[in-house]
Amino acid sequence: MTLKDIAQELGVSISTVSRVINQKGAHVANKDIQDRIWEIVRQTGYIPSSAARCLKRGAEIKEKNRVIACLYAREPIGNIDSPFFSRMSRSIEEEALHYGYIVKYFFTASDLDNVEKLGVLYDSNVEGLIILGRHNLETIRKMRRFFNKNIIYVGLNPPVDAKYDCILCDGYQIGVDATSYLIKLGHKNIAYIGETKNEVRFDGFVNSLEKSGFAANKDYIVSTMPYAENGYQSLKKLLSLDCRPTAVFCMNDKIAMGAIRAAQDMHVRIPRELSIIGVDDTESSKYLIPKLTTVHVPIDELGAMATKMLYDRLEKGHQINIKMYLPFYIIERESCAKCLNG
Amino acid sequence: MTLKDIAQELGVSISTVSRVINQKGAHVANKDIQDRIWEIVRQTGYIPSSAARCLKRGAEIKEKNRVIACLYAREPIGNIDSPFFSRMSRSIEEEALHYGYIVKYFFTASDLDNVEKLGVLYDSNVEGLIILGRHNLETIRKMRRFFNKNIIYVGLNPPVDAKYDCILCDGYQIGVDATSYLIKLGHKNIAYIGETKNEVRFDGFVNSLEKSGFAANKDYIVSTMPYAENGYQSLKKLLSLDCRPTAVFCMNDKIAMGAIRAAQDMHVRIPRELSIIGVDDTESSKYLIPKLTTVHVPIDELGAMATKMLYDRLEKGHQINIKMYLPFYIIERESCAKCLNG
DNA sequence: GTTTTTATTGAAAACGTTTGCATGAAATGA
DNA sequence: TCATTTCATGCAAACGTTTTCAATAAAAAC
Repeated sequence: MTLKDIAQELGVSISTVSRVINQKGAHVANKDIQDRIWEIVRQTGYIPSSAARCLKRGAEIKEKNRVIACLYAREPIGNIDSPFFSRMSRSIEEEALHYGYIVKYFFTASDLDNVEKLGVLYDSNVEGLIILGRHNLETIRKMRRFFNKNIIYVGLNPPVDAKYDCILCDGYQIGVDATSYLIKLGHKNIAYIGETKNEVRFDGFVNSLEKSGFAANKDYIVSTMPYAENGYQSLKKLLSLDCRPTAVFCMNDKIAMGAIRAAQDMHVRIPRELSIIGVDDTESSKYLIPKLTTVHVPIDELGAMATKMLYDRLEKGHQINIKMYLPFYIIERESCAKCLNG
Repeated sequence: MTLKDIAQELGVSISTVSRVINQKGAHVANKDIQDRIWEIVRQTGYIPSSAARCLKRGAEIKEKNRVIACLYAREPIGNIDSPFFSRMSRSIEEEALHYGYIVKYFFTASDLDNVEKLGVLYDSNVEGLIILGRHNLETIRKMRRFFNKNIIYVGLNPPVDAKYDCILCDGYQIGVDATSYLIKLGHKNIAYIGETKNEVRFDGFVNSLEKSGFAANKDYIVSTMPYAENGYQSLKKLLSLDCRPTAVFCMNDKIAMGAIRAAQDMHVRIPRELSIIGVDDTESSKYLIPKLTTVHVPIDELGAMATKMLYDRLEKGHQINIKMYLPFYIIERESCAKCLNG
């Protein structure tokens, strides 16, 4: 079904139909014809070809097509497997719908090396982009080059050196706060499980420790991937040390979940003998035994705010290099306690 | 940058450039010109406008554009929050990439009422569709009507009455097997937590029970949403009954996770006093305390097979109404045991 | 009754491709 | 040498829109 079909059916010109459908002003066609056109549109479920529209409108996109895209970095944190991913998508999509936008999704390696994908992304008819996770900057540059017409984008949990508008939780501060929380409980031998390279949570951990006069003990730092199994294995390793840590900062809840199970298997009681703190406040975390003390990061709000920010940019204009921090807080549940052998 | 630009730059015709770029056979242009064309393409990063391409190719899509889409039903099981979702996406995408396909994602209410979305989907340049979850059939029909050029699609975990090619795990049989597993352990008072309406796992549960001569006790059936919190509340309710069940079939692992925590809070020991079985074999399930006995459903394989099936259809032709069942199996871990007070 | 304004409509060009057809040149075969 | 085949290339139409321009008819103003 095309404009032409409708036009023929009614014996009017294509232009008339087009004008009616796009409703430019009131004086677009005689009321009777308008009605008949809409009737056909409704009956046949006619949808204008966006291919044709895009083509025609070309560079000067006057009329918005109201499509934005989400570009997820696949590795390793913005991982599609992560609970982050699903909740984020949901909140983004809901917020977008609220503004009348459609969301398209793309998943990419963080280096966006896949040219084919870039191509698809390029002419996918999107006006704006939410770039999720730690793409490296060269990626972003490459992407901009593709969009010679200025593409509007907003980062969400971007890499530290991001130069574009973004919205994030201060990962460094999360590291600091979680660690000093453990320190305040009297712990001195604090371990870390998680990624370390380019991971600001880890930086926060180290600095917080140093500021309190504790050297970060190398044996207590386990550099590993952010999954449950890694948490499990890592804690087992830590617990087999001669001098066990009394507390562990797990970089995310999945690791923490694995760690809790490892402690159980090695008959180490939590929190009596070992305190564990995670990050994310995953749905699961409050059903674990013991319930996990963790840092709540406002995933839903992050998604919603990023979408809102993108929306504002789309209406107003271009990047202005703002970094917006959303607050986080520690949720005390059952997995942390005062250090006994202090 | 367009074909025209390239053509002008080299003083050849647009057709020549187009032909070179699309490489129809060897005898397409003089070698020298070919080289110069490719040189410019590389230098300028030219990408053909898919808008124009789509428009031109229109109905007779001869050349494939190698794009498929995933249509997720949002409610309630194919929920975007579910671990299903993320793992499924990953396996689908990996398999698709393997065939050189790009995946686009769409999330929809299960009734696909959102016309705008249908519109986007319609001309999103896709060749094939993986329809995930329990869309109702009217939805599918509506969709087909939109795609007057026959759209190829494959269902994944479709509703029971699906009339199209699909791939699935036999939910009914899962219900039967899980239940008879519990029966074999000597349990008679078996409860069910989860969805009941149109839920074949539940049907399997009921029938298995009846076949063994136990009536399904109404008090033991808690109809609820498939989330951890619901599992938590539901089990609490069950445990406050005068005559407690000795085993619970949780419709998925999330519910089971909540249930485990509820048992813990009410000082009911698992599996000594209560056996719990879940379904899904989520990443979490083997880190719970106790480790969850659950039905492993091959999520990754489901995704991969659906993609492969779609791929085959795309190459070969149309729907032939096959239902392909993938095997599942029970993973015995720690949350189920013989019934003691039997 | 003429002129001006306004409302309604259609023709046609343009967006960037792809492709059938035509053409001319070069190469092959006799 | 001429007839044929093969190769290289361009022209032009088509895909479904949007939009400018011009044309007509009707209404309003004089």
